[in-house]
Amino acid sequence: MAEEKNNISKADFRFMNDALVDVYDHIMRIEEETLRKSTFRDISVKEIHLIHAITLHDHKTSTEVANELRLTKGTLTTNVKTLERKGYVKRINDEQDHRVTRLTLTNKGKLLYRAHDAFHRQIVKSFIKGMDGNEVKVIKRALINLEDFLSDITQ
Amino acid sequence: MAEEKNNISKADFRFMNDALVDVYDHIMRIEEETLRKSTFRDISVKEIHLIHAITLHDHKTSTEVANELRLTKGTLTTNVKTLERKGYVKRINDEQDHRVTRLTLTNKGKLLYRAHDAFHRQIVKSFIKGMDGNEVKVIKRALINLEDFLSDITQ
DNA sequence: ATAAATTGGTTTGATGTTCAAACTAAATTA
DNA sequence: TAATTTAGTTTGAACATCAAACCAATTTAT
Repeated sequence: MAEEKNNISKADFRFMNDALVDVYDHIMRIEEETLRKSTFRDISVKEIHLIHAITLHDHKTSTEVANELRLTKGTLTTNVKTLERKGYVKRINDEQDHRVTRLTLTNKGKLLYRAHDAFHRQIVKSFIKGMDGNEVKVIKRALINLEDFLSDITQ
Repeated sequence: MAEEKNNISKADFRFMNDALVDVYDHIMRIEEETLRKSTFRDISVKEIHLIHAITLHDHKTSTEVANELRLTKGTLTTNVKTLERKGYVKRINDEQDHRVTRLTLTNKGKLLYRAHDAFHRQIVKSFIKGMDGNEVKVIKRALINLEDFLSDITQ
């Protein structure tokens, strides 16, 4: 059981910690630069995350998307307004309940979403590059560990 | 070589992608909440990252820290000013070159840094929980893969 | 049925973060 | 010693976000 003792060396801790932190910064930076150079140069990383949330929850209400992104309703309103002006998002008035507006992507928005998703696919692919099925399982287990740990903290 | 073919399933991609994205959001949120409830409730996550950068580069110059964090010198000046006012950071005038100011943490700042570092240590520990040496190596390899991939993109 | 309370979304005013550009002072180069 | 460069600060503008006030539609209570 010695090797299960989970005593991580100082060097391993430093390496993993720095890697986790740096990797995220790096991804954000590349996303920003890639967008700047693409057809979608009027879009920021923050905006693309809103577009991502709207796609995942297609035709969901403003409040639902706001909760998803942990933004206030007011902030969401303004963000959606600019994305609508830029032509990526459409508001749809709900037929049943005339208070609610549902959110969806325009074709331009869907195009952007797919481009962004492709980039994420590359990231994940590089992450597990050259690994066999068992090794991929190890990675998945690590991510599950981390998610559990974080969920435990927030109860 | 079949298992080296690196054909990730749609489900695996989704899982890993969402995990990588969610985990980061989650960590930021917990950091924010933890700070809010701690003795350091006057500090934001952004500020703690500046404190982190200052510690890693103890007694480095303002310009060096600004480059590290990819902020303009002007932004760094204002951020350092508020952290100085709050008592976490000290400016030191360089004896050799009277133009440069070097940055360092006060005792209060060091205390905060250590608390934050402890949280990161927990995160890394949870990440590799229950894994043996070989499995840890797999994780490290994945992180190196990812760092290499990202470096390649930026040349 | 109608008044009161709730809900979904928008508007408004304030705060915080960031940037680019102008600026000051010190050091270096010509 | 004059011109240029460098380190850092100040200034003014842009943007993201929030909380609170607000409006309109729906639901609940009387």
